[in-house]
Amino acid sequence: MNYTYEYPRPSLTVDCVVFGLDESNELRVLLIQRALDPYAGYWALPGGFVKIDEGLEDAARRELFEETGVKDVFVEQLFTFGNMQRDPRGRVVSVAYYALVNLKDHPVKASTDAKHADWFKLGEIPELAFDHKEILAKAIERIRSKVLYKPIGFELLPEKFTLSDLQKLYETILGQLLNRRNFRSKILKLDLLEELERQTNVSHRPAQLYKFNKEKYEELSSKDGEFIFEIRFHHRDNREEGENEV
Amino acid sequence: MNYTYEYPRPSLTVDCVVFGLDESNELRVLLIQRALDPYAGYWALPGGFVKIDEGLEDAARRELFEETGVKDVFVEQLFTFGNMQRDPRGRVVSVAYYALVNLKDHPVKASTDAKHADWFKLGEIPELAFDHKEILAKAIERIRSKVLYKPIGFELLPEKFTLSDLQKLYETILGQLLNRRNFRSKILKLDLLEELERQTNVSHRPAQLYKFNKEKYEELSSKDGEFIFEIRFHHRDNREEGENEV
DNA sequence: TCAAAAGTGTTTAGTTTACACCCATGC
DNA sequence: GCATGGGTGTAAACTAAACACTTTTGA
Repeated sequence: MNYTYEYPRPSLTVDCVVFGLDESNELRVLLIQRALDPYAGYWALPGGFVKIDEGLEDAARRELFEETGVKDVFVEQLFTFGNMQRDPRGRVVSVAYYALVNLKDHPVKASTDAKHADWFKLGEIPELAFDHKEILAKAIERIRSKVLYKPIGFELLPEKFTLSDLQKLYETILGQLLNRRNFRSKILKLDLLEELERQTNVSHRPAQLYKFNKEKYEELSSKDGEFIFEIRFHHRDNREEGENEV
Repeated sequence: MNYTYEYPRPSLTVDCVVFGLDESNELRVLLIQRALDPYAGYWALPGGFVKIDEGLEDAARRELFEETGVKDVFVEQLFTFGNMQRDPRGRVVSVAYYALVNLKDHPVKASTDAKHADWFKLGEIPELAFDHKEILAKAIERIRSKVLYKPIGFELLPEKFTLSDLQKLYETILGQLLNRRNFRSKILKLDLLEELERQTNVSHRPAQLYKFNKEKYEELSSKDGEFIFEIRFHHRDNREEGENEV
């Protein structure tokens, strides 16, 4: 069946930039290898055409699930890309989303029109299809700035985490080392972490496990317009401690 | 001429939320009164269909100019709205932009398919067509948060302005009164304002006029990744001064 | 000389930074 | 008993907040 319109219309797609944290606390992006032309064989962001009767975010979630098996994750709209030359098939406008997931909970399984799906370290991104490099760059920029004033980082961690996990996450996203004591006091002062049990079976002093109290955060930020989740570190402190003790 | 596609495609539009400052330093939004159905007679954000061979921001600027005569202004993408029911004509996805202008430089003149165009105070917005109320709300939220860490406020002022103008602008956008002395020192400490001449022909002590040094800001923020334009006021100070002496 | 807005400096409170050593566990 | 990462307190430096009176001009 065909569809006819009086004026030409661009195609509308969605693309997802999915970030995950790997075992060694490095940030990775979920890419799929395209099976079909254009750019067959190239790696690309998961995404695809928006159906006429589905919402934009719904389309992003659907494509993400179909192509990578990832579902039920934090997703937010990033930006809409509409350069004339971004797709060789013609005028294609793409609404990009970014997602944050705990990588361990989302083993990838490719399906549908994606040949493979895999998690890539940020430093090892292959050449990407379309303008996906640009979309990825925008997504990185976005999470870098957003993590400073919204508690989105917790989406990348498992439910239970240690303060060291959290600190490493911030160090990864911000690309700078942070002072441990100051990080801990800053985070704990927000009073948004719930203390759980301690770690077990680690060959060092077991760390306290915490859980982010999302309900409390939402209550505070909606009720009290003043409340700001602000994690900002003005001066960095690279050299770790334990140095010259005379 | 007709255009036929294998799959149905949504229409793609752009909408612009244009903010301006009026003589009494109140924030206003530029609306047009629709001449055509749907929502004929209703007030709406300026906007319209994206042409197949024009960029999204280009489309936003074109529609803005055609419908209101406003051009050459600061424009940034806001969000893309794609609810299924947002337009009675069918599936219409709209990429929204917001613009900041100095109202005095942009006397409105309606044309094309807009019956009228006018500047409305934020407190006196009429019922709007489509989901434009939602778009407007998102734009207000965006400028409120963005003004705290990007120097977008200057886009609303004339080239030359006084510190009082700037303070009133911040008070308007943030919806809170600020302490004059603290505001002045905070702003001047950034060292991004150029001192010009003084006011003339005012019936009080003439104020110093300033100009925002955009080049310097851009140089600092690109070269020195650390530099942050941050204007944040933690406690407000409502009662103005000059009170009980003795 | 009055009204109206501009301009200015200092003290206090709060926040952020910098910094070094002991603790608990598994192997 | 040693290697590994976890955990802690305080003083100094800085930044933000609070606050009242004098200045300049036109009318």
